[in-house]
Amino acid sequence: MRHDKKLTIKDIAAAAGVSAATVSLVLNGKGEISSVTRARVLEAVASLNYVPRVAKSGSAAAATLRFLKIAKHGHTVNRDHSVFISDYIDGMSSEASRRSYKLEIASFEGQPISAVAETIAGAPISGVIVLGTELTEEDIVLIQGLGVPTVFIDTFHPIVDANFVDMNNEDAVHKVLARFQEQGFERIGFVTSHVDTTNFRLRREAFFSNVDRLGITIDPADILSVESTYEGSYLDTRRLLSDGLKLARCYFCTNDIIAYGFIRALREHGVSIPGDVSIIGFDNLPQSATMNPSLTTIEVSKRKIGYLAVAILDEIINAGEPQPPVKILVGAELVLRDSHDAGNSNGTATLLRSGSVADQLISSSSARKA
Amino acid sequence: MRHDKKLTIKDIAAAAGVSAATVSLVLNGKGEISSVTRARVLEAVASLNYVPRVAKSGSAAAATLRFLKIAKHGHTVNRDHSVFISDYIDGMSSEASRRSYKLEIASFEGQPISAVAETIAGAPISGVIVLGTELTEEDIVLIQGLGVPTVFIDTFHPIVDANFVDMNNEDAVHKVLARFQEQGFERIGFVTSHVDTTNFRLRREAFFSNVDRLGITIDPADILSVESTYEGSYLDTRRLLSDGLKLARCYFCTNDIIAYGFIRALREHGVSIPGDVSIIGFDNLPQSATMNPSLTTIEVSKRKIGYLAVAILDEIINAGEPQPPVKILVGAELVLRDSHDAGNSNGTATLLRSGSVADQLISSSSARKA
DNA sequence: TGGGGGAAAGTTTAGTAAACGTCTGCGGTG
DNA sequence: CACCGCAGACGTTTACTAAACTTTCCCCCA
Repeated sequence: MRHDKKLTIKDIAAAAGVSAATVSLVLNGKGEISSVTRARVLEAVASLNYVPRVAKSGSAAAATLRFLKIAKHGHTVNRDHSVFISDYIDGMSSEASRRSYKLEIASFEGQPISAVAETIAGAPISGVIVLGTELTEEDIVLIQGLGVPTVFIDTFHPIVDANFVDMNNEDAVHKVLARFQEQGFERIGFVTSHVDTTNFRLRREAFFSNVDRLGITIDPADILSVESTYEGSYLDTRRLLSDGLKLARCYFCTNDIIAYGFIRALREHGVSIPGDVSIIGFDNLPQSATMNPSLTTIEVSKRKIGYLAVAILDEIINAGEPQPPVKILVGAELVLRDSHDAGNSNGTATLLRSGSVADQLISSSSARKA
Repeated sequence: MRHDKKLTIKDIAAAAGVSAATVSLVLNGKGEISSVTRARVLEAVASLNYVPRVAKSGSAAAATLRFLKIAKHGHTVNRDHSVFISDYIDGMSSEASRRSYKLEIASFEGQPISAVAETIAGAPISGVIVLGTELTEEDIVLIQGLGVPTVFIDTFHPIVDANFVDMNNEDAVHKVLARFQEQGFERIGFVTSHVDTTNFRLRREAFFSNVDRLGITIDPADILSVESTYEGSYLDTRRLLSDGLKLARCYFCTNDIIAYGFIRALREHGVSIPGDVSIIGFDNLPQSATMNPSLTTIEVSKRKIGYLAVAILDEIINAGEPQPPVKILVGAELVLRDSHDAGNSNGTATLLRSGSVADQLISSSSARKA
């Protein structure tokens, strides 16, 4: 069939054996069309080389959302954390397709934010979801200023006029410290990092605000700062130990990667985990379940974050008038494993330890329920 | 038509002149049915006294959400603020009906939370939205513990395992203080209240954290505490003035009601607003636009809060598995009016004042745009 | 009395008729 | 030749139904 023959949607409908309305619904991804019928229509379109009269702006049936995965320095947006990106994308993707959007992904590593911004302005997209882990407040203001509907995830600024979906660090750290406190640990430590990301800063602030809230006393010597990579955390901890660091009874580590390196150095130093030192991480990376000892850690639903980001972005896109900025905090859950026990700061009798294990199993059940 | 005559959906369909499938869609609130056809079907159902064979658990086509308006002490949940309740309800109602829910409202004044709780447990409702303005953290934990899908609005607790939708006090107060700072006011005051509501506390905390953030110095004598009613604020301010209070150049008032009383007392004391003292309130009550001088104030979209509460509640209700708690902060807007000018703390020449008025008109335009 | 099978009642899926909205082409006029 | 207006063609959307599917009830038999 020649291309100069003027084809209409009626010709496709006749060829596919359906109505014109059905062809329109298929081409626009609307209505409830069986996959058999849809395939038939698309085959007729392809074999007849049909070009619709109405020019489609993107030539795509569905509007497009773009996810910007930005690694400015790569300290936290890296392969160690790629499972996060995957979880975010899963949540975004399912909600995007539910709302008839296409989800594109664009990665940036080590590029200036201005370069990122250039790819957004004028692009045939309805909105963007930005991974803000390694972005500064200034970066966020710049991207927001482009006027494209935008939601930032994995970062949070209470007073920037932009939309955010992030984990609730305050709540998460509270669960950790409350847990240490319940277990009678009198000397609580914190392994942080000097890397400048908002979530690290929020987690540090959450540590101190929850220390106040729970009436915990912290020895400043128990606040350690290490490099945020596995190797850096390991080496920094080894150095601290060889400098004669006196260990606290338990440590909350800013994230799981840091916890892995920290644990490795402690164990090589002859420290028993969790017998001598209990450890709680943050992130629930897959390895945290399988390592030895398995790591007690904070789980945040990254899928939920991705899902909510798309939901909020859709509202912004479809709003008839300017919307007030919305900031969403998604709650966390403490996942109890072997790196953390119920021992207290003085040695325990075997019987008490045995009871503590039973308590731990019960607590594990209730923590998972929460 | 006798009730013992066995009626089926086919009889209703015949009476309404539609198919049985259409009757079913109407009764179950599904599909795309015109209001004319829906009315016809419902009329046939009513006039024929049709009772479906399948017993409906609630006997209602739509599931029900209940809004609990709780005034524990009435200091802020009162007639002065009934426009808020109305705005919340508008936002909830439109989203509830969009999602095929009925919205019920139940009011409680001066009753213990346990009495409120008793009305929820076992009630034929899918979920509740609770006005948490005057609730304590313990109240919230108690209600949340009932196991009914619940969202709290107009209050916020970062570490309570519950869902919240509230205004972003941090952002709002930042806008106020940034505005004072931009205008060169060197002596900034704050009118707060000793009434124990979470938003008042959050607003106080936000005041101090933004003072720090913006590098503002505050004289403790410029922090005033008054009663939270119009009359109480007026009388308390009069007392402070007769005690020889030295006024700051500008004051942020915790809410509009307090601002009204504060302004009245100042003016009776011969103080010119905004010439001698600029005032910014919080809430944008209707009267703030019409009073003399009209009040510069913070506007929060209560409709948006109501809307988001229903959206989140629907997700909780329909989730196949437990969801992490979600906390949402809705942004605010500074509405510039006559109670606040651009004057600085030293007297200004008429020419500069005239320029300041022009600046104010421009700023008003840009603030409204934000 | 209990269980199984079949029919009736009700629900859901997916397609279309018809109304609605947009675009293009043609004819008329200046 | 260019521009404007109108009518018809083309494509989209709304809302209803046919038919397939699911649930419930009733009757019959052991």
